Amino acid sequence: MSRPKTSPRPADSLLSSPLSEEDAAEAAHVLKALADPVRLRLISVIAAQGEACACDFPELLGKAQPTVSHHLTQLVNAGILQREQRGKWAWFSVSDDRIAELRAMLS
Amino acid sequence: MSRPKTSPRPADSLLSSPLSEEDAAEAAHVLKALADPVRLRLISVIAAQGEACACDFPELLGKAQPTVSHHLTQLVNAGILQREQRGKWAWFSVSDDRIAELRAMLS
DNA sequence: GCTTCCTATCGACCATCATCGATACCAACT
DNA sequence: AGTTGGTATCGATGATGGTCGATAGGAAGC
Repeated sequence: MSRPKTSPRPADSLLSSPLSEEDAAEAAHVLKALADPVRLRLISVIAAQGEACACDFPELLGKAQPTVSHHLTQLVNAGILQREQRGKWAWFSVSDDRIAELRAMLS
Repeated sequence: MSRPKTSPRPADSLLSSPLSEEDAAEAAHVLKALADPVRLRLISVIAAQGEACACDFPELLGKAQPTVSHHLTQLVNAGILQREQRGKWAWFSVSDDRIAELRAMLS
């Protein structure tokens, strides 16, 4: 019930040709997931460490656990983070593919 | 009264080291401007043509003129679009520098 | 079994935001 | 000056979203 909800391709190019409404909505969905200070900090921490446990984030970010969980879910749904369960801990890593797609969108 | 409100550097890297709250807030501000389907379509049209007149957008996007003006203002404030007045028409172009900064943030 | 600990979901509150009609502003033209 | 036409601002409304306390789910250990 919590798989990525966007298709694998957010829109190959923003700058070369006019976007359809559908492609624009899809790209906006991924970018919206990125466009939040808490989520950006989550991504930067996870990327810097390679992977990270959700248990550390509430203290690290100064946010309540349900808030952190909410942000992580949005990032996973946008395909930006990958989630892996280890025992009772949830570990997250950054999807290099999704990041590359976003970079390609700006080329 | 409507100059870019963000500093010239949205944050050089998302993925190499943890972002400070300030850098995250700043980057989120620019990304928020990008994370809307109407604004993405505006950017794609302007980029494809090199520059474009605001007068064409309401019909092109099916949005009312105040709505279009609102979106254009946000994009200019985020430094993504540049505005040039020609007689009574407003022409817009994409800031290649800002786009390059965003791409660099994802590297 | 029960307890402990981590995470997700629920529900509510408050803030932000997209949208658009009405209106003001401003430049060009007569 | 008056008019026309493009754009920005104002004000209101409805929708979306961030936040967190309370609660539920689930895995490990006793």
